[in-house]
Amino acid sequence: MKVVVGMSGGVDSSVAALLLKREGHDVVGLFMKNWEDDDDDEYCSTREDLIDAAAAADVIGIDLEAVNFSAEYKDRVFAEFLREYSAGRTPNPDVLCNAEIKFKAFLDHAMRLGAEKIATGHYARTDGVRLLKGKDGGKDQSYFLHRLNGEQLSHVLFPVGEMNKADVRRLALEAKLPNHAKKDSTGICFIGERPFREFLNRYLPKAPGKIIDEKGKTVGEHMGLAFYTIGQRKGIGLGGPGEPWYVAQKRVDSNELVVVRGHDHPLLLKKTLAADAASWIAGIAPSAPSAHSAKTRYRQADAPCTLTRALDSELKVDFPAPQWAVTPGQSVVLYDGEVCLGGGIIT
RNA sequence: UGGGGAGUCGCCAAGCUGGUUAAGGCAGCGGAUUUUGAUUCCGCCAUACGAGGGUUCGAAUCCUUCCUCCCCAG
Repeated sequence: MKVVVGMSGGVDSSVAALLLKREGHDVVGLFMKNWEDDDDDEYCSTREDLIDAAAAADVIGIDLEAVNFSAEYKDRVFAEFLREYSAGRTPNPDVLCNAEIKFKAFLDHAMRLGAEKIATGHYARTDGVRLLKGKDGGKDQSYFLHRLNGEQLSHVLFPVGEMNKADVRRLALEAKLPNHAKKDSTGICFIGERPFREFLNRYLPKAPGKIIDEKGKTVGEHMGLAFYTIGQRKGIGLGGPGEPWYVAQKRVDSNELVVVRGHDHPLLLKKTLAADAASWIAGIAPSAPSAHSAKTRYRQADAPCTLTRALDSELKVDFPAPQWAVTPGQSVVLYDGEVCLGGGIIT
């Protein structure tokens, strides 16, 4: 079967391609360049990633092509990213990127190339209908994929989803893939890791305002609500005696940042949340109320919860144990054991 | 002006019955973890203790003068 593998230049996607090739499939690698930047360093790293992907493809014995979805990325992901930050929320661009680019623009493109399936290096599993967590619990990336649906999943393969990261690297080493020891990439997908505030400030203006404590007392000045997120400790610039300060609320109307002292301050703990833009992998919302588990952010341990309201567009969740720094804009993702049900954007 | 108290890293704050490497927390900086942003973790961060004298083998710790701040008197 013809499979188009999205290759980033990293080990995971390279091993994914390797596994598919070994299974005898007709494999083609596709490198995506989705971010145009004036930044020289970034230009170089994208260039290096392409070189790494090409080198891996060469060893595997497959062709590698490149595509550029920069326009789509900018329109469907980055514009929304900026809108959300401007509105005082903290978006997760990679969740959108998967739904709009990797498993839409890229998927469509691969289909036009005659592929039966596409594959990526995500640590997740699918039976073509459901989305399951990756076998390596420490690397599971189903959180980022929760906005996919059955139709998309029916065209997707996650070859490394059955493996542990250590085994992926070992396999890469045995296969002599040149990137077997390449460091895992971090930062916004396709944009990369960079000084975040500086990056954001290239697109959003500073908008200084008051930093206040929970009693309303002014304790400092912030540079603009968009440059902070709930639960943030570093970069607030508030010292003094006592416990560290954490961002607890962003009041967009008054342009005030509310901070509290101490990691376990009540204002940082929530036992309930609401979310909109719900997306269900099965296409329909689970019946509610119902018991599940949920993550409020990536790599967080699953927390038992009750889905108290589940519609096509919105959902509400109650947690028996308070959740720390539940952040508007981030995704709440629901699970039944290994099965990812979908989720929504926290409001 | 008289009486009392205090001046240690940007902010708090140990140490102040003299011994030496000047605790710790907050902030800050660097790194690890991490396909978001955070969190978390690790490391770094005062040759210097308001200033000048003095006592002593040795002082942030004792004495003294000055400066500054606070409180109480006026």
